[in-house]
Amino acid sequence: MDALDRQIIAALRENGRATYADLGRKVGLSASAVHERVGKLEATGVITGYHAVVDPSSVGLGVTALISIHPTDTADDDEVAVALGELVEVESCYRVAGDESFIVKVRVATVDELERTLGRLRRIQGVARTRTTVVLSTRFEGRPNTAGVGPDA
Amino acid sequence: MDALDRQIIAALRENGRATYADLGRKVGLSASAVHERVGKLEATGVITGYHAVVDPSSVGLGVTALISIHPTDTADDDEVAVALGELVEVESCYRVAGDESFIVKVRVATVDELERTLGRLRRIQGVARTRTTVVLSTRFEGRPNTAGVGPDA
DNA sequence: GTTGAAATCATAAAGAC
DNA sequence: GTCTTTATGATTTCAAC
Repeated sequence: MDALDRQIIAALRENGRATYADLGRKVGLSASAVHERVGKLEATGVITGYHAVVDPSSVGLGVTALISIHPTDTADDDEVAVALGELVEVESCYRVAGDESFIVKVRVATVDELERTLGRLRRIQGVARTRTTVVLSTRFEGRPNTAGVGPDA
Repeated sequence: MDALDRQIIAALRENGRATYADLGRKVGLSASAVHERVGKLEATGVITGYHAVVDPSSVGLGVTALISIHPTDTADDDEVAVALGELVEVESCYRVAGDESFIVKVRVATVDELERTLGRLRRIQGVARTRTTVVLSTRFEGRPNTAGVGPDA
């Protein structure tokens, strides 16, 4: 992982569909060289995937909420995590330090559906209590943090 | 936006580097047709971008935290949001309902840097108090929610 | 929507630094 | 080892239909 790799990574975080030729022009390498570098970054798990980002409301998911999940005394965190993973509306799942055991981000169509999702969450074995914070607006999300991937890092 | 568009969107959320030819084979259209559809989805703001997902630790960002930001009585939320956006370590920023005004996700290299980030956050005009929850592990993150984009939606 | 054609790109093999 | 060049097939992209 050298400065060139970091430049390539930064470019692919900006535009995940950039062609190898594009990337090569940007960093001053041939497309082949970039291709090989990206392949290695993928193989070593540095780049884990490429995803299109979709406007949630456009696909009928206008309600976002952040939910703290408090465990029961006897909760098995791994089991809870698996159960959380089975709910498609749970988009992200973080195991955290503190009172709660997990914080999850859910996206649903309506507050009605949010209510149903909360019901499903509470029915999971090991979940004692949830605390829901409704997102009013997303200022930005998943923004590339260039602190670690800049060309001069 | 028809079922074909939704299938294409779902496929691009799975693999943002899928070729138009691939997508065409998957949904039963020519590459040209897919190309045109995707162009329209981009132009209308349904698809907002494509991003490589990078393993945070691999780029020296091993510490993730979720931070609640409590406003002062006279806080201007828009100004606070702008100030939050200026910190590169703030990866996501949600305006929320409830006691706090924002919840942000930050990624930094070390807990030392987290401490410095908290200092920067507290120094923002309009920020009264922060509450930090450290992420121990990310079970999954930004997972495609197929509820709204499935072929049979 | 499709097909067809030209430009561009991906990809692997070859050899040069 | 990494890069460039080279070469071929696939893909993109824009016509015209």
